[in-house]
Amino acid sequence: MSTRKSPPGKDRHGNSYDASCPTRQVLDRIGDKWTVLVLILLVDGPVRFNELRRRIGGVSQKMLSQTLKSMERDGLVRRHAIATVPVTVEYSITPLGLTLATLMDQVRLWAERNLGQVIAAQHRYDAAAQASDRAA
Amino acid sequence: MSTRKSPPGKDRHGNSYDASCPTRQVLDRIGDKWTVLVLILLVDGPVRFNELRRRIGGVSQKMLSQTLKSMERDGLVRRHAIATVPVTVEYSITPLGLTLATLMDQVRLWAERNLGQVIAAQHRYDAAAQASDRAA
DNA sequence: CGGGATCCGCATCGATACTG
DNA sequence: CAGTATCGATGCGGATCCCG
Repeated sequence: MSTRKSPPGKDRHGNSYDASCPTRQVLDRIGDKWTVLVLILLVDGPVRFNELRRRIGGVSQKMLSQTLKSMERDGLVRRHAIATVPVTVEYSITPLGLTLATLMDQVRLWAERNLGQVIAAQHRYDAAAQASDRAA
Repeated sequence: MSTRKSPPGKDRHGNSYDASCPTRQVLDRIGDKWTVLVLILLVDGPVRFNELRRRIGGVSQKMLSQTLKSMERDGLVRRHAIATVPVTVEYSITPLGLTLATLMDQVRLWAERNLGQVIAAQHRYDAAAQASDRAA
């Protein structure tokens, strides 16, 4: 997006971001704790519910269920219920979800490359804060 | 995100996800309700606190303050306090923050292009849900 | 003007139990 | 196996007051 004066295409974020702005609506969804992780996992192919649970550590079945339901509602994933003896349910990514997953994968790459800088900045910040505390 | 202290020793149910996963750590930050919006606004140049508040509708001063503080801690923005008669404080984006802002701006573009599809999917989903309710 | 401190409602999330 | 239902704890985020 370059610097302040040369926006790419239709850059109109000089105005206020009211709640109705699309950015915020999408941000509220991917801001969710699990949505992005599910999205990235499903890129490689359909995954069953409990396998999803295993691959994403630390998610409760309730949260995963909720997450998948809203993702399905938003058209990001598709649900396939197979009537086997113990019910089998597979989740797969939709074309729309795939475009978003591609974006979020870049965020993942950014994270891997720059997390070190973030951590370093934190250490510097905390050290400076402690110094002020001693001064006071 | 906030100033999450992250109690890492607390792993009651055994298999918690790996906190060392960079994706998750960054996601927790941008998952924050305001961070991304502030980031994108600051791309155009330094902005003062209250102007930031006006440009971003619906943010309380507490949340904006908290957000800016963690962003500063993470090295995404820089704070400039100018000792004028009523204190003036400007926030500007850092090079690191700019790289992340570039990414998030693409998310913003995705939102503007695809929000319609998401809304449409929701309508379809809700309509189908109502149909099942009538069947039952 | 910028922002820290405090109180508190309300949404979120985890754990548990139950259904199909 | 794949959920739903309910309860309870946690803590985000808003409102208000106050200080530099």
